[in-house]
Amino acid sequence: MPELPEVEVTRLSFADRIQDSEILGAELGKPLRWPLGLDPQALVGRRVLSVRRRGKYLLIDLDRGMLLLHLGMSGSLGFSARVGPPGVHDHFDLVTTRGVLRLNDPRRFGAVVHAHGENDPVAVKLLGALGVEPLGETFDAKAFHAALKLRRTAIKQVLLSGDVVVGVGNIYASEALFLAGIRPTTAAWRLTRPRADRLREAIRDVLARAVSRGGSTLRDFSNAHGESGYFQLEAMVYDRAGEPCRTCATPIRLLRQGQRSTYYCPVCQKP
DNA sequence: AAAAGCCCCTGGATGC
DNA sequence: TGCATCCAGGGGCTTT
Repeated sequence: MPELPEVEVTRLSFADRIQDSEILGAELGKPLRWPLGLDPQALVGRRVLSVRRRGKYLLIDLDRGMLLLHLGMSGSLGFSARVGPPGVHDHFDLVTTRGVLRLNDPRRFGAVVHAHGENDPVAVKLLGALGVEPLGETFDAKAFHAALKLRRTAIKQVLLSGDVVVGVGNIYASEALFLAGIRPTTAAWRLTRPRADRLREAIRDVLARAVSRGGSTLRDFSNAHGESGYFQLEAMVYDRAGEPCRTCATPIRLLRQGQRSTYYCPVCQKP
């Protein structure tokens, strides 16, 4: 599911509610991507200070240490005052004085990891090489263009890699490239400064708009209250192969890049 | 160092 | 109805 907008929508939907709670316990279900790295009992008594986001990771700051959560491809979080017994795909419960945070993740590509802090080797390994936050002040146009100059591969691949800019996944990479009028196969280093600037604006625009629509719900995404997102209804190209471009009516094309589907308009997007 | 492939896992859609 | 195949919002790890 989740790219930056879905992770951010999830964060916004429970951060206030879990803040200042005290952890009463944690329950682990089937193994996720990595072990928790801690006896769940050791979380008892910890206080939740805040919930932040870095790329597609959620960071739950505790009064001692932190939890790093990733939703993988199919993860979603729910937060409610009381919960029933875990379902087959519920693999993590964080029980607090203010409610239970529950991770549902059928494919189990997601993760919940404990770190002592941001300098903990575990945290450094997961967060250390990440690119800039696209919605932050540090997403600088000149630096973005300079970073693209160093990459010989297709711009779509660079966006997905997350080491130049974070949070752009398969849906929003296609969407941003459409908005910027750039063919996904264009080599990153060939982009002129004006085109890079336009791409930067498109990334910020599409991600911010997707957050405001509650993210994209293609099959199973929902926020921590169980509410779906609606951005998919206004997608210009993603999942629209063969359908008419909303700008010029040319059929949208589908191609494979690095075993992922890419959608684009051959007329509106220039090489 | 960058780039390309390979996996991890389950479920839904499609085709025979 | 049954079974095989392909595809899916990610990304770390290994190999070139």
